[in-house]
Amino acid sequence: MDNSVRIKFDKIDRRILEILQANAKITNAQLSKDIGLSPAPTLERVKKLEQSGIIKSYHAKLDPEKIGLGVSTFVLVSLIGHNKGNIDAFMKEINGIPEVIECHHITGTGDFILKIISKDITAYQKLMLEKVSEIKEVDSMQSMVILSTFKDSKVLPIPA
Amino acid sequence: MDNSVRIKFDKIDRRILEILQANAKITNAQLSKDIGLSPAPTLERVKKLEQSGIIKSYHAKLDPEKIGLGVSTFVLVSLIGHNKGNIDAFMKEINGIPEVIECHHITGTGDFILKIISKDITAYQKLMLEKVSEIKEVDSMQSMVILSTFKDSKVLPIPA
DNA sequence: TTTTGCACCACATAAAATTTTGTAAAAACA
DNA sequence: TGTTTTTACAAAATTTTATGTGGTGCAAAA
Repeated sequence: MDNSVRIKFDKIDRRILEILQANAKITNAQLSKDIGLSPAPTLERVKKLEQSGIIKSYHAKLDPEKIGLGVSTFVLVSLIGHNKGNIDAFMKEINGIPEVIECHHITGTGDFILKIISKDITAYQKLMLEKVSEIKEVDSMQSMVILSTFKDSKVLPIPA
Repeated sequence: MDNSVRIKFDKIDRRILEILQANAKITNAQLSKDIGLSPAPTLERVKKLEQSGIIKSYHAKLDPEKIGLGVSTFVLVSLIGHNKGNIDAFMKEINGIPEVIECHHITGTGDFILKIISKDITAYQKLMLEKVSEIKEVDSMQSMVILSTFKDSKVLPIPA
């Protein structure tokens, strides 16, 4: 798999990455102007960044409210046991729930933090009662409802 | 601003949104095949979805580890006061810190939850000490370090 | 110094996006 | 219900963009 390879990239590549994170729909011609190269080598660099796995994918970002998704939450989850089998089983269940858009294993009080998005509070409650809390590995849960989102950047700060 | 308008979209639009969330780089020709329309009306629909603000933007997703970002955290932040002035001041500071990629106002114990990404634990500590905890509106903070990420979906579940 | 290998540019070609035009179906209206 | 208006669509033409090719300069290694 070679998943932890350090790939080298220079200042120009870094600039390409910054631009494509902020705006994936830029044309190669415009991108090449912005970074000060001609289109051909610009495209080469982008392809290399894709092939090396530095660029994983491209996504459209939607407005949750405009598609009828009014409630987002973070949920801290504790499992009944912390062995690999339990965690795997839990993850398998979580993967099958599209409303759970993130799942991270964390240090601290809980074991996992989930990000969940749903239509409204009613739908959220139903989801939690009928799906999440039904997972047998789940011990306790603590919800934090998002009142408003002030920052949601898709641009990672690339270290020098 | 007209920010909370309900825009109507049908089943075809919903499929377009699902596809573009998962893969923004699909060609219009391929997209039109997938949804069973010809290229022209397909493109029209995409443009309308963009103009209405349902599609907000397009982003490249990078591999954090491959660009040298090894530590991600969630941080619960409590402010010293909960009035609008304090919150605005806090938000202004947060917006100036690129390592803070998300900031949500939440219910529950804390006031805010941040998602922070940095090079390593040392860089994280430095960031927290010198930037975040220096914000004068901040009272207390509680960090949760992400050990591993099992799910990080860029596809929102669009309600029927 | 010569060679090798990149990284680049300019240009040609292929592919894709976008516009235009015309038509049919659906919705609004009298 | 019949008429008008609007909307959605396809096909084809046009414009824009991506992509491939060949050639040049420069830097590092022989």
